Amino acid sequence: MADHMEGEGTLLEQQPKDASSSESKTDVTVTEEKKRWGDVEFDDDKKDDKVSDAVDISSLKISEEGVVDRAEAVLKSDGVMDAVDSDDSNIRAVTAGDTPYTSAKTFEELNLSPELLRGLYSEMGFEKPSKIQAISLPMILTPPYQNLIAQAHNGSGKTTCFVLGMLSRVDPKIAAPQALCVCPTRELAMQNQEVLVKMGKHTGITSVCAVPTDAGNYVSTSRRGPVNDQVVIGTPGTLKKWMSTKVLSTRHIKILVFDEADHMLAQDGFQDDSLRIIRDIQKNRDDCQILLFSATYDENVKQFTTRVISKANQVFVKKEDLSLDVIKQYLVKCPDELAKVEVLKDRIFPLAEKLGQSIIFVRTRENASMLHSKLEAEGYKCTSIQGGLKLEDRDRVIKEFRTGLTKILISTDVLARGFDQAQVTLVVNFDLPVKHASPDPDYEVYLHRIGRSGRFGRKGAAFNFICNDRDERIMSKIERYFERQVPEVPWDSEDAFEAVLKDAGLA
DNA sequence: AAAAAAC
Repeated sequence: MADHMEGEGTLLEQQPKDASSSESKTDVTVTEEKKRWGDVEFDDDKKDDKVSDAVDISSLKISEEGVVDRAEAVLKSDGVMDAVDSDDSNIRAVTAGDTPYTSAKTFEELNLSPELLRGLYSEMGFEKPSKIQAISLPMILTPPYQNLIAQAHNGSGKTTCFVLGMLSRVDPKIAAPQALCVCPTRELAMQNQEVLVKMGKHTGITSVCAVPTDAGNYVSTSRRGPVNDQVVIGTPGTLKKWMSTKVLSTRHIKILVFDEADHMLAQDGFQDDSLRIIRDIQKNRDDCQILLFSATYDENVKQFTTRVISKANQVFVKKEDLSLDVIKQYLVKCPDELAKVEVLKDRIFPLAEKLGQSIIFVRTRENASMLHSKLEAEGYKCTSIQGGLKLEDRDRVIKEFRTGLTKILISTDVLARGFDQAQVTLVVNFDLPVKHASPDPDYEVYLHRIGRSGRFGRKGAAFNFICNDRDERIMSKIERYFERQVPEVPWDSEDAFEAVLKDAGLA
């Protein structure tokens, strides 16, 4: 096993066992060295554009044996690790400093407190670290507490990484916020806090969720005393508000986490808010450890984050390896926009009933509520969620879905990222994800959406509805980008849908 | 012509 991550340009030897484990993805062209992972462009015209990056991991190559070849000058002072094990595909780590890290086979190796270990085993039911946890936890927990930019597959346990990081770096005896986690949506912030509460049950560490509250539960910032919980998890607006009104002191913050970090640092995401939070904290202490976690980092964001987050250890996954093959993807050509509803009713719903839970993604708030009322009017039981709903309605819809009361949830991209519900087996892209004001697909959102199924190794299926040339172009771009062929299911064949279910291992 | 977010 490639267990060591050593400094000073030491490269790790892959044992034969590791090399052979790439069999789980034989359809992936790992051996095509000409394709540099992480490139946004499919072709390699741009190959020479960014060769001079300080920590350009992409200049590493994987040879046929799965061995990491020595990169030219780039990694002279960096440690490299290429981890491949039964988990699945390659995760690639590059360290920024001289600190050697050893990947953690067990949670015991991490010097966690007994209380925290107890939380991991008895509350969370974990046995051993997943791959991303094995690699990133030593990086997070070993002094001098370097920054980290981490990428790992959807549903692979990223939340555990940063929650564990926060819990073990925080001192429960100090009644002041020491860890801060910034999330893109209210739902995700609340979900993350629930994980933290559960995992930290025996630690005595307390936390608070900094998210908007509905009028009924509203506490004005002027009346709210300063936060004295050790961990704060929230969304940018509320966090900024709390910080500016001194409700949240940043003086003791020593670990700052961005969940869905690519979105939090993207220009058309929360870049401004995030940078302000970073600067605000660094004003007080420049040794605050910053952790970035996401399943996706497009090339722009990757460039930006590596520039903005200094001296960061990096853990990345090739984009071709990112598409989870446990989630079977299909496309359904619908004759027209109206037929999409029929396909949903006649083909998807009968399956969905037997299969657990489903999420139907649409592009706009309006589409969400229109589709919802249309289906409801015809007697189908489903709910919908989007950012325009009242907070209490959002909470109720989520709760009903969490408890399994509702099986089918229509959603905008408010739930595209991070939402973790093990019972979700089916995702439908009723509208394909497209970038704003552009004919291009949003590859990242696509991956995040379908990743709502197949959580932690479970099986899942995703149906993409296509009803015009534009959709076809978008879909084929997605196929090329992730190097996956997405087979068609004929919309008018009930048998075909049944067969597909079997194929996906869900029948 | 977007979603999200205490705008």
